[in-house]
Amino acid sequence: MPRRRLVRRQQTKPQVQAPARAVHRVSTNQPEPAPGAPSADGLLNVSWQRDNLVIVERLAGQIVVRERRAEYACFIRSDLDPAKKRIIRDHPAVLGMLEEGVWTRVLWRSTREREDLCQALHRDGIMTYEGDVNPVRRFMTDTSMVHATPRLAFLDIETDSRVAPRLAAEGNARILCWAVVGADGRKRVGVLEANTDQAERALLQRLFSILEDYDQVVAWNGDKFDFPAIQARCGRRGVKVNFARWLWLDHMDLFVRMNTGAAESGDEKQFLALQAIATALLGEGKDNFDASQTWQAWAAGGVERQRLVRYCVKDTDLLRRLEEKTGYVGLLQTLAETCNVFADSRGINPTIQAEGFLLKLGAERDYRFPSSFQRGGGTKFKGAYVMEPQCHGITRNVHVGDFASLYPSIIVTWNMSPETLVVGQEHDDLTVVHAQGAAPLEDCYSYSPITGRFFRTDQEGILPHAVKEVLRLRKFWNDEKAKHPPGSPKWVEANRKSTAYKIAANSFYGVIGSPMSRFFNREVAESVTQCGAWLIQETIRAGEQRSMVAIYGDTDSLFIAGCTRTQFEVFVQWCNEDFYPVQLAALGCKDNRIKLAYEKEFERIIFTSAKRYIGRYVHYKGTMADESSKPEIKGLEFKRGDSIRLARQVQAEVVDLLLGGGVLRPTLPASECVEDPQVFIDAMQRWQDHILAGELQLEDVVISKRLNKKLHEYSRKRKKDGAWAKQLPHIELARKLHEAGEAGEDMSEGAKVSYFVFDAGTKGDVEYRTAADWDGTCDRFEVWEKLTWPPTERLLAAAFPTVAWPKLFGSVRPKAPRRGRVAPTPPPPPPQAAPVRRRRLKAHGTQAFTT
DNA sequence: AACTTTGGCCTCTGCT
DNA sequence: AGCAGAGGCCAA
Repeated sequence: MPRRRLVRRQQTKPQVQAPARAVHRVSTNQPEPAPGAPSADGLLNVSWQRDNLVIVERLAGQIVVRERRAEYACFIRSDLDPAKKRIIRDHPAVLGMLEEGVWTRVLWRSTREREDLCQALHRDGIMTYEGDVNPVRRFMTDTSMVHATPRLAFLDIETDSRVAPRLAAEGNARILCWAVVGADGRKRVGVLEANTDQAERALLQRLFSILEDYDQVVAWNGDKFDFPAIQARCGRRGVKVNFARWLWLDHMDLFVRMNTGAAESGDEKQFLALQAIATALLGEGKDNFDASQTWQAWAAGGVERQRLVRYCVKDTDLLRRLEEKTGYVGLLQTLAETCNVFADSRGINPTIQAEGFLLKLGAERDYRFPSSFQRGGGTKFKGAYVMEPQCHGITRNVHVGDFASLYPSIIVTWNMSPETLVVGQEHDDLTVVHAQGAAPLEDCYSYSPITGRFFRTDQEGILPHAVKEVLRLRKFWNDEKAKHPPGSPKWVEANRKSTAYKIAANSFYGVIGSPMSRFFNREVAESVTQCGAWLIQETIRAGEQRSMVAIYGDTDSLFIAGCTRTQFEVFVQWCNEDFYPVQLAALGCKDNRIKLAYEKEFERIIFTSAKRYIGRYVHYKGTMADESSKPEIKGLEFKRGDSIRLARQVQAEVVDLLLGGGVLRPTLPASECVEDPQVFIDAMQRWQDHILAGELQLEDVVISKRLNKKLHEYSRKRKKDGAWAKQLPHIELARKLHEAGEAGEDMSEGAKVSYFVFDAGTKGDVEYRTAADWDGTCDRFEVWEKLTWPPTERLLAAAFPTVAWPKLFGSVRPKAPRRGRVAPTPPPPPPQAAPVRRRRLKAHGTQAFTT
């Protein structure tokens, strides 16, 4: 710890309270409290209110809230010209300066002055560091207090349904009841006794007296509804509550962030309503309570009111069960401790996490980051390499290699970091030297081939250091995990830590590439991605010299056909032991972490395009697939939340037939895979008949798309005739709904719009309707021709390229100009309709089913 | 109250 | 019919 000296400006400057600072050690193998044990003492939350920090701790089991002055600090180099230092010290906005070794901490009177004057100093050529850091972050970076494990509660409220949700979130609706469920399943409820302000006041007071037993409050969509509503009602009822006492966490945000990539099919992604998620993950049926009738239920009293409360409790308990199933809140807690942030909604954000982690690590190493005031607006940079699939039809025995943690490995291998990046004249000189022959570079520079950038290798960069630290911890917890029985509490905890560190490691590249982050550096980010592209391309080239055929690759993966399992194993080993070490050493890399792994083999694989394929495993990391193995499905409509359910179902059936089951039915032996197009033709005819004449539910045909912007931010063009051009259907519908008045649903940013195609009878004038306007009818021709058949056709065409699929099923709409909409009751089918309509494959298809 | 990245496929819309 | 732009969602 460097010695500090408080330099005060004459006698007039008040002495500055020096915050407790200590060297932080990233916790590794400290003994963990047994799961379920009482939470240890420590820090629970810190927030910034006016010029104070509100610090919430648990001490000897008691919650203690204290305040201290917020510190608006920046750093300058201690060896700065003393005259300039004196000018800073004497500035009226400066409260004091602290000498801390090579750095001098400057304490400003306000953030405003700190920002203005740091920028003024930059203009004068005096660099300042961390001058934009939020005082909470400053405190968290400088303190060594350990985090307490927050006691977790799930919360749900019901408000007066006569007020639109959007307005209720602003506090315009009375709260009728609340439910709090602890992580242990303990349930508590509060019900409004009478429709009076006094009763509501009592209801709120009781809520917060219950919440005293907890530190972290989790609610579904809490940030947009429950939390602001409660806060606003407390304000109106004069209930004084310090909200900074708790960590407020939006379960939905957390779920979306963590579950992306984990979802198996589009069913889990179509709606974010708790009921839909619970149905998909917990197999929970729909509650029959109508949430738009909360007021009526409450007002009716008696049994009806009890039903309302039961509904509220049940929803809240769903959150607890969701957490039991996913462990996402627990994972966030681990991640938060790792990154030195708090497990609230803000702490979900990777930028926040990376900032917490890197600032702390920097402080430990006596490294300070340059102040960064204006962010955003960075120019785009080149990303990953994606190969066009080089195969058609069904391809067999494809081996997949992938680079383990590619971007973190690159960062370490090349020692890539903003401060190791060579810039200016040195860069230009090195470029010239390199053009003449790279030998002199090997001593203290690494070279990034495609971007032509150099990185110093004589001192470890802060970014590689952070990555190494995280990967070391990940390995520690992976090893720890292996010591315990799978699924046991210790195994779960170790697994969670390992996952948290993996997430942290992968987020470093993201924050380097984000213009919104203080660590943004375009050249570094691009060098990371381009070294990845270089590695994969060099590997393909080397493989092809060994008679392997690269059929596909994306970012960090390589799909190889035309060789045996053993040949591929040998190739991977050669890459790791000979090829990469030699190549990377030639580029000046000192610490080679690049490793290709033989991940899996597909018994068969079918590509429809880049990023879209289905495959049946032979093995995964050496473990043979069995009847419980599901096929791999990437990118298809089956995986998308914005496809219609029918499209997902038809695709699922086709996948099952092609790959021998695994989606809708159990996996069968590979010999059960269907390779006769006629089977698919029959199946398609069945689906087509069903869609054109069978019974269709809203759930079969509804499309759900998110509004990613505020309604007025969507571009709206004029047609040549001056009239407004149509926007995309979901935007158009959302705007109409919004303009219709506040009775409508919430159409704010992030909302999902559910709609279906009602009538596409007249060309160019398709009528879409919102799900609420479903009357049992839709345009069945459109449902088949536009929404169901094309996704399936792409898959069939990929598997059987020689069959004329579009001709067989592409067009069903009658030529005559009539209304396309079909009545909900199907016309009686002609007797023996199926054989008559059955299509037969013509002779040209017979020899074409195999590749 | 704050924004991880790029690459890629696909749909809808209006225009030539 | 093909193009271009906006937009959404997914792969990595």
